[in-house]
Amino acid sequence: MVTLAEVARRAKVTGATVSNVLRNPQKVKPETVERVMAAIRELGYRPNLTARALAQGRTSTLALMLSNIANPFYPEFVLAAEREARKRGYFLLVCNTDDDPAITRAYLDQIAGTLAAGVIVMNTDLAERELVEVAGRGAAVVLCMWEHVQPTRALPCVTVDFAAAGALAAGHLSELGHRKFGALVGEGSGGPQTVRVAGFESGLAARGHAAKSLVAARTRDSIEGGYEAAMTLLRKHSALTALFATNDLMAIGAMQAAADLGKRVPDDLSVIGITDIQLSHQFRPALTTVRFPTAEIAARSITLALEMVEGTAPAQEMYAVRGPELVVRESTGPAPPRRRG
Amino acid sequence: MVTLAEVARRAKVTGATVSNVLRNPQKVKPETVERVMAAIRELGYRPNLTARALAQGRTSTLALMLSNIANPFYPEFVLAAEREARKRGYFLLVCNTDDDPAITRAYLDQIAGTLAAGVIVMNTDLAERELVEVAGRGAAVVLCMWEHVQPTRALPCVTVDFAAAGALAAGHLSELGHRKFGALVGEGSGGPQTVRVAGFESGLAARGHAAKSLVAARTRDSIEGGYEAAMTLLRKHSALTALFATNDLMAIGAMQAAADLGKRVPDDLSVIGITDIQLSHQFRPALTTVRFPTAEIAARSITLALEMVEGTAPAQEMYAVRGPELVVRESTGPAPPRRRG
DNA sequence: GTGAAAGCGCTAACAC
DNA sequence: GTGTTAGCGCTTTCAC
Repeated sequence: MVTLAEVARRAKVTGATVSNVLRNPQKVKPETVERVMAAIRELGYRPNLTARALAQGRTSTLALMLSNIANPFYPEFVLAAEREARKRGYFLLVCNTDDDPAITRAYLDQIAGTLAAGVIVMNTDLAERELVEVAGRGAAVVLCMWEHVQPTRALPCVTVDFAAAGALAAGHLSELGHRKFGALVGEGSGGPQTVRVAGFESGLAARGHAAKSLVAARTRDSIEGGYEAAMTLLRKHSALTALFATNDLMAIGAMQAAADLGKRVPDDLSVIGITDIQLSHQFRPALTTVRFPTAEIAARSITLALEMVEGTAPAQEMYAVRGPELVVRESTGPAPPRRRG
Repeated sequence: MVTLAEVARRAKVTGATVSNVLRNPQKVKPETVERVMAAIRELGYRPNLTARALAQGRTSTLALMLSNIANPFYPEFVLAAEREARKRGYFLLVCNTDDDPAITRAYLDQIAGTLAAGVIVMNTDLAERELVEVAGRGAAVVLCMWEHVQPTRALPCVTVDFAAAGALAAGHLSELGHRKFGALVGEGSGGPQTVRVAGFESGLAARGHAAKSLVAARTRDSIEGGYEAAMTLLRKHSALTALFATNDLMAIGAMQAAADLGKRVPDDLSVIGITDIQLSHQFRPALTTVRFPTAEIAARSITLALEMVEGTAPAQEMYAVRGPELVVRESTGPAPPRRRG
């Protein structure tokens, strides 16, 4: 491995100068820069980032803690996060926690403040208190997409307006003339997605729907979970004409359940989700959903972490990005004519 | 930040002993171990992995270079890779290259041998020669899933039998009585997936099908690509009763094309893919496909890289994992009765 | 069984 | 402008 010292020797300067050529070239005489660059080229020198990190007291690595990257939301997030990090000269460590606090803790213990200058923590089952402690160890900690976020929290948080997303879905369904609604409430990492449902309920209320026009079911936040919950709901409540899922995966499962029950989407049943993962427009019928600005959230989380790492930490505690927006596709339509009952 | 020196001071030993307690406890007197552990606990000491890496001359980080993590194959791969790495005390850097050689090169230049002890390179457009050079800089380089792999190559490679996968698909379709086949050949990272098609062709030939019973079309390896290519093929060749896609994404696109053309799958048209990504069993009709042992490939890549990093590099140059296997689901069925023509 | 000392490759004052 | 000098926090011989 070629070291800075060897470059220095060859260019007949000291290490300090080589270092300067690389980091503050304007401080070095042009001809020296030239000579050093030549030596670097000839020797094929590459700075050792580990050594640099140790000397600077700061690494160029960020960690992203998420529950399970196989959940289709995360790859889209990671893609955007990694691009933003790379753009700023940082690298991204991806850490799956499997929603296991022990794994989360082990990761945090090992890398926060040593291998990783900053950590972005997506929904997790860890107590916030523990994360505050991690932050105390010298790592920039930013929370991301925590649904049950308190404005008083000690850690900065990048988030979206989950309630508004639910309300948007309610508005859309209501406008289409639906009267009986089913809600599929996901239990994901970070607990049940109740804020979205609350938003949906208040959206319904705002449009004059009675509370009993809504029936809800809790389920796992997955295609399978959505399928099962929709099956149960649809069988039990034949008057339902619209299903709201707190996440796209469940909505997709719900559409499959509808198909298996011989209900056509959207003719007999409208289905709407939240997030707008890629899958949503790839499925048939294409899913109507409330889009989260995923890439923007990811990029914002990275920049926020870096601002903290690099000491230009902004004052605010919570960062909402562009709000959610309705994306109408094929899975929602006018409420079917009422059957006489 | 609590350092090893502070722990040493508190435990009234030297740094060397603290280090030994952490790494070779058997070399230290039990009561000393006890005392040191107590100090560590009281101080909340965590070893600085950056410093350790510099001192040891080896990091505990591996890098995974892939074209784009939003492609559904990769998250499944990354999940398994990260778990294996974590199990062995390593961390995983995820690097998107976007199939851009410049990005790939930049990543490699920066991290190979410094931040990352090893690099797993999935299909890439980089010349192998460049990778060999990277390996020369002291990083363990392992190739993974390269379809056009030569047995003489200089770098170890973890791969599957792509040709066998194609042949398996051919056998299945042939047994179902199909006579006219269409092939959707993907152009992904790493070039066109021609080995799979070659395998498909020879599988067909082995069962006595004439070469002209197959029509092929090149397309992007994506749902959209598969959709378009299938549209073209199905419109042009009305006698086709079976479609083979070199990847599941295209197969899914093909099923959508079939639906839009009013063809029922599998009654009018059978569709088979390769890989068995999660989506394949989630889609309706569920896709028949040839499964790659994705998690196993990922784990093997990691262990191979670590064997090299840790100096126990095995002799072989190429590592095939368990072979591909046929997974029959809903998208394939008996060839429809021949229309008179 | 424990300590002293050198050094991993780099950065950052500060001196010249 | 460039060099000198101390480290960064840890590991690792090698004495004792």
